[in-house]
Amino acid sequence: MSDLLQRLRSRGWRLTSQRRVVAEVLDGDHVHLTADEVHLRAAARLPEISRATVYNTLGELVAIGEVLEVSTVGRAKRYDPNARRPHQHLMCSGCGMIRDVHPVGNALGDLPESERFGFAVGSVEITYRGLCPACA
Amino acid sequence: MSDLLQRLRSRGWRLTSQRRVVAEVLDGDHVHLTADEVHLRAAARLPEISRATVYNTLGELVAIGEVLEVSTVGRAKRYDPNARRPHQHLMCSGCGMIRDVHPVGNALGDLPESERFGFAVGSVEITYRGLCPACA
DNA sequence: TCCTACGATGGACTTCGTCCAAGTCAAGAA
DNA sequence: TTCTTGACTTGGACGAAGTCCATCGTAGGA
Repeated sequence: MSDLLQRLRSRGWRLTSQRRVVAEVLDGDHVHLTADEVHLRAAARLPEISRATVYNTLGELVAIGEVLEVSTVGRAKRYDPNARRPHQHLMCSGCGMIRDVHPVGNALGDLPESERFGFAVGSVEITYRGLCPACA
Repeated sequence: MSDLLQRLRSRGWRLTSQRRVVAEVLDGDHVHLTADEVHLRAAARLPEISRATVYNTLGELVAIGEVLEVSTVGRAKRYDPNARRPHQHLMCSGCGMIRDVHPVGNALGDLPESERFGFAVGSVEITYRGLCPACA
């Protein structure tokens, strides 16, 4: 994660304690926290940190591609720090838990030219849904 | 769409003017309206219809599988009446326009057992992203 | 050490959606 | 046809998630 801090610094980011804490909170695999959870965990280490700062920092991290936003139907956005290695998601329809997964095959190639409607298709996002062992 | 009304009646639904209007608004292909847009269009035909009723009706239609909720990163949910024929989505990163698409291949089968983490995987949702001709 | 522009703060505000008590009405019964 | 009843609708309050903004604080260069 100090890699991340280095990359941020080289982009001209000021390394404030708030940004450092947000980056630390997002460290790890299979991490898919909501903004509120990020705020909660960040506040445990830095009690004065504000919600606005967490939203700002997450938004900036998403903008520069260090973090992905995961869209979840009807729930708060989740933030996925594993942006540097391509992967897809498996989501529990019961509790909302998310795991990173790596399907085989080439989903982009599975979309025929005739189905592209003139779009310049650049990426594909796949979400598998089902019940996790705990919810089943 | 009168098919839909018949199916709803056979499920014991009362066919109120409000429900009829919501069903009419959702008629067609490549329709992906937000709840607010549904309300706007419904109100054009039935000015007294309330937001709560639109939300209720959409929720019920989703619950019985006649309409799909489409997750869009960050924006309001969209409702897709084309629930009876399986399809995926192609979304413009510029303007947010959505088209229904039909990829070849078997995305569900592309997820190896070792990547399922004990989940009972039931469905897969694929969103292709790119720029539409107008935005490119 | 000092300066200053970039970043943080917190509270108001917006958007999207849900809930509820009270009123209305579709459709079956007589 | 009229009656009855409980399912449906309404509008407004409420809540969660997210944005905006004026002001204050401070990282890091001079």
